[in-house]
Amino acid sequence: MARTQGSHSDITGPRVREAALSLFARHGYAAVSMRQIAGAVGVQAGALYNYTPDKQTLLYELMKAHMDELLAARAAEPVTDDPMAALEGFTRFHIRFHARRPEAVFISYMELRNLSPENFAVIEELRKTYETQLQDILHRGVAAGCFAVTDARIASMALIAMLTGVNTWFREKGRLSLPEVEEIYCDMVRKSVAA
Amino acid sequence: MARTQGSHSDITGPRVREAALSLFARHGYAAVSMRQIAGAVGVQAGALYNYTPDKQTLLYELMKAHMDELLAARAAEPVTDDPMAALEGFTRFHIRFHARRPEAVFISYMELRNLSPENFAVIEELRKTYETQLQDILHRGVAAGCFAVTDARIASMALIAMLTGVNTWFREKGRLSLPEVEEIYCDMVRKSVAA
DNA sequence: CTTTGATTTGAACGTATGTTCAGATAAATC
DNA sequence: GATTTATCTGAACATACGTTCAAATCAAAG
Repeated sequence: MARTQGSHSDITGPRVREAALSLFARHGYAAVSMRQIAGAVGVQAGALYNYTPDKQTLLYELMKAHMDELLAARAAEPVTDDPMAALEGFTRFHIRFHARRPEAVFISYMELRNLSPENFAVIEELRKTYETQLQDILHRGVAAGCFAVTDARIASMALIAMLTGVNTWFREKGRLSLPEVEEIYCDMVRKSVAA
Repeated sequence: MARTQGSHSDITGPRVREAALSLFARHGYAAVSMRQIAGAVGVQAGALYNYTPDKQTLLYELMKAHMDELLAARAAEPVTDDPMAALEGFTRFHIRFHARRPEAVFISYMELRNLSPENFAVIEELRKTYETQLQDILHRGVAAGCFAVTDARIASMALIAMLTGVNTWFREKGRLSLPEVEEIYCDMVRKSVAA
């Protein structure tokens, strides 16, 4: 058993994923060739197939990893009984998590149609799992009488669209800092569902 | 000068654009070939070049037409002095206009990165023109004291993201009718910026 | 230093791409 | 019915694609 320590595989593997993430985000899955990815890594196209069975799986695994991270990070957040505090927590978490991974976020909802049906089903279920968490908060708030939403499912979709939209304009060194952005959105989110 | 009346050009031209719109929306610009578009029209690939100089221009013209329609339809809407009424008008207009053209809407913000830089600049300016209209309404509401938003630009981006998000789930024959959807979103929009 | 085996190259595979264009087709005009 | 000309075909162009694989490379183990 040779080459187990400091093997190139440990280095090239992540670099392939990083390059694919960056290129897919910038140009789109269909517009990026395996040779471009290989070029970004500094390797020939054939070498990529030591790290992925095919291009489709490479895309899928980027999305899957992103969704897994999202759910894991969310699960690590503190829980609150108070619906309004929980809503604020969700809002801040969502903005913070997504603002820090613009490329993965971009890919994860721009390239859904380029997934094979089986792969799409997996990602879609993870997405639904996440969205249900916001929906549950809204339900609890309605039951407690502090939220006034006629349809928690629609309201959760509306809020998530609004929050994810931050990524279309937010830039690390822009006019507003992330905490400032969080504050603005928290305010709007809170008011939009308040009783 | 022959073939000016009932020419095939009058029929094939629109059909090319329809087929391209539908295919680009379903599979993405980069993933659709000129031969696929031609096949959907029932013509050979070469014939497409009677209707567009190239694939890129075909995409651009679909987007351009969509943005022109959007601005024209918006300009035809009644104007109101009252900021809250104007906000409600914008909300209803946006949802209604976009829900009726899911394919054009999808393309117009999924395929921006596939536009040439010059074409992108044109579309982007039209988009900004539209967004500024909502921003102006918010500014007026703040000045009048009926809106409480700390940053009208951010708030307008947040609202537009929320409203455009309707297209990700709304289906003509779904659980909710369009007027019901309008009502829910109007409610949230109003509350989110209210003083 | 030799062996081992993970890693990479570089060429090749069949297929698909956007675009061009000479020639065929057919509809409107005279 | 002859002429004109917009429209379309079908083949061709050069180039690019995802993927495969025998052979070369090279770092670690013995």
